[in-house]
Amino acid sequence: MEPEKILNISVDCVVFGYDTSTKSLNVLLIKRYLESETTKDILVDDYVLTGYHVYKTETLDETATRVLKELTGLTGQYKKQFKAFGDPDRLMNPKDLIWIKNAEFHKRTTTIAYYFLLKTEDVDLKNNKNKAQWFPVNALPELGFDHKQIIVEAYEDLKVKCLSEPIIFKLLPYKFTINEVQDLYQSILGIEIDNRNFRRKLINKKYIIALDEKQVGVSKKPAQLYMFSKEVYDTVFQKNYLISI
Amino acid sequence: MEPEKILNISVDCVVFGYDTSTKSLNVLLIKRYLESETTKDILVDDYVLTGYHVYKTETLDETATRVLKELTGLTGQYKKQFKAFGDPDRLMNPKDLIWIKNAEFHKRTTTIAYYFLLKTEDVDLKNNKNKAQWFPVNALPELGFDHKQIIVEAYEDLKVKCLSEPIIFKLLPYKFTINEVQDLYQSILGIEIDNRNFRRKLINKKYIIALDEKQVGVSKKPAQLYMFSKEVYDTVFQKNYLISI
DNA sequence: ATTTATAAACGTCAAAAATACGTTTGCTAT
DNA sequence: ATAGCAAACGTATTTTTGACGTTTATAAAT
Repeated sequence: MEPEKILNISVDCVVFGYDTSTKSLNVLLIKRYLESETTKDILVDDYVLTGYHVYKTETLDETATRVLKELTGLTGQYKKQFKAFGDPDRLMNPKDLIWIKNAEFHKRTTTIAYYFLLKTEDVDLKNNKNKAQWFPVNALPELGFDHKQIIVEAYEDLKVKCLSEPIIFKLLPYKFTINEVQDLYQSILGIEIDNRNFRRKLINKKYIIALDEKQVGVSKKPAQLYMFSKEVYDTVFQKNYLISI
Repeated sequence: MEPEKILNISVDCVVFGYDTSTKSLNVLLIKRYLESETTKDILVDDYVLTGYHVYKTETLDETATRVLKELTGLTGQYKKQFKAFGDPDRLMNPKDLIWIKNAEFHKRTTTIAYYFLLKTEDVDLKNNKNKAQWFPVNALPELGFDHKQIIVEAYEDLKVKCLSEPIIFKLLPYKFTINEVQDLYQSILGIEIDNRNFRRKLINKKYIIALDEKQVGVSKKPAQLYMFSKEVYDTVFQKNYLISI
């Protein structure tokens, strides 16, 4: 049986997924579709974030973790609560009111918004009952509720965050190449970076450790592999040190 | 008559006040005191943040603005929503339970926390029915609920924020000296800064405008006065440019 | 076996910024 | 006058950045 819910508080999750093969940053969205039973008109046809009510016995963080797990099966991903959205009219658009009649919603719901950072390849969307789908963060479809705004603010926060903390390494394998890091920064920040300067700066960081190992199975000069040392990072840097790429 | 409240959602405000004369950053707190009617034992004797329930018809920002105005009379101050706190047991400490019996609280209340930035001299605490009082941010008294944690997180956020946006100038008069800016940074960040280097860096910013005016009424060499130009700042810098002092 | 294509990796130079100090200046009070 | 003092300026060195050119190692093609 489902635990008791707090009816007017929800958590919404902006799930950012980095696609290594296309080197693009994506957002995981859920299809919302409804047509009139009588006229067969399309009443609602758009996408929304994943989210759910907070249970009475869980923390907000736990709600976010649960919501992510239910959609993707994943746990232990990087997660950040970045803002609460609580305008009294935030669910009052015509389409949303139609939708609310068909779902279990409190009309004035305040949502605590989180974002997650993970790899698209870690999510299996095949057996997915929510019709969830990845969209490039710069090519989002029509969105319901105030979810467009939530995504925009999450993305802003993410850009700032990845310049001030090494969260980017959570999107890379344990052993990575310099160019993989650069691709990631470029995808998230939406900028071009000079490879030679980026390389020099990154290699000079004490927490970037060169391994005795190179890429295998590539048809070009195999790249040197590196690892990120959280230990070194934590000891070398006091809080609030800005990375700046 | 008071508007209808959302019983389980509140806004709490960390009011940071900069005291120009002592050059210290302070937090405005409200006295909480309760003694047993029978035994006269002191049941609760500590401080809490100012805060209140969200009304059904207002936005979260409006709640914060209202709460600040009721305590200080001030409007238009710098305000930032920085985090929501919603652990199910966040109001469940023994003292807090005693207090809740005596006040109008929902036991599982999620609070949206804001911080404000203003000058202590702008607040008149004389005719204050809340027994509000300033405390240096580094010498806080015993705090109720989870308000200690809320203040700590607000302060962390503030430190990062004032390095990435020129919010510090909201704490200075229209015309200020370089050393006043330095004092402010030192108070907020809790660090010492070399005056000669700081001076040079600040003067070189295009948005710091030297005025044709000097201090008057000082018994030393009067300092050059400057102003901050938001216009120049906005046009010169695209979003997310990090200031770094 | 040699060449070719290509990404990886290294190198250089000038400009800008940061760091760590020393010195001079202009004001008021004595 | 001059003493005291913060304001303001100066300087030398090191670090970091930005914008480039060049070389190297590998697999695949010839």
